[in-house]
Amino acid sequence: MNIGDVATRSGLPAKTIRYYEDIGLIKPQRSENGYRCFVEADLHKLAFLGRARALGFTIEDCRMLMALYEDESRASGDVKRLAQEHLCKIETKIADLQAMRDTLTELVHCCAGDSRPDCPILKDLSGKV
Amino acid sequence: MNIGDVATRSGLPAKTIRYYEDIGLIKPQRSENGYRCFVEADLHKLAFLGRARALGFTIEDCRMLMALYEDESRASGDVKRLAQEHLCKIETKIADLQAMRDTLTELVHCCAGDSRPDCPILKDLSGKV
DNA sequence: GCTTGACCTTCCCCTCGCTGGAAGCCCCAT
DNA sequence: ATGGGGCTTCCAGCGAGGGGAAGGTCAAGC
Repeated sequence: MNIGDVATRSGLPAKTIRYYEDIGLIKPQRSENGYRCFVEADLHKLAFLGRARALGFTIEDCRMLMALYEDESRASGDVKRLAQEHLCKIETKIADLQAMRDTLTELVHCCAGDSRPDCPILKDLSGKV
Repeated sequence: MNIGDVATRSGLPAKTIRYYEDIGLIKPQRSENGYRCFVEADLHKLAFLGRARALGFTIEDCRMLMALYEDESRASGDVKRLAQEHLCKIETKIADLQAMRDTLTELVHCCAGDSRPDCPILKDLSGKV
């Protein structure tokens, strides 16, 4: 398979696949013409990576997850810990965003939003509250 | 005021303040020795920027907000629209993160997390479900 | 055999919002 | 005069790719 086919089948852009090779996540063979030459196992890894990234795991997380995946003697506890740490970060992000949302929602509600210059949003940002 | 004082009083790192000058958000005067020379108005702007950034507005949003803030004849509707668009993006991010969280939470719950290799998290990532 | 167009390659720069560090002035206290 | 802190500029890098140029390759159509 050439990179275009793999891109189509994995749903990842060709650029991303090349990048993943660059950083050592995959190691496709090369044809005589220099083209990358992917086998099913590469496709499978890429799909794995795509799903892990979609769950918000960092590249370095993905690297560890892949290593664990390929290690037949892994302990599922290691995977679970990784996932739980990631979950914590996500929870923190959600909380941060919710705090922003709550403040913004209130400010937006307070603002008439008409053609007059008086604006509680700017007033708040300027510290005049 | 020198940059160190402004950094302390605004809560922003000196590096960030220099960066904001670089990209034209503030324009402090210079002393004869080449040091940046800040007045109260600069400090006020930096505090404004700090609060807007803390609410997640992008730098370009901040630039517009500052322009609106300094425009005495602004329409509060313009500010409100900006804030609402930003709010939408935040809501989207929250929803995305919540979806990740839900999936991850379920996977983590399904995983025994012991020393055995069998792991539903990896199984899911590998697409074997 | 030649051309065309699609595909592939590498390479470098760009994103966003800073942050770290190096090299070199400047200022104040001792 | 010396030391230490603060200030300056400039360059490089983070994460996770994206955009696009310059050039090689392949298969189809004429």
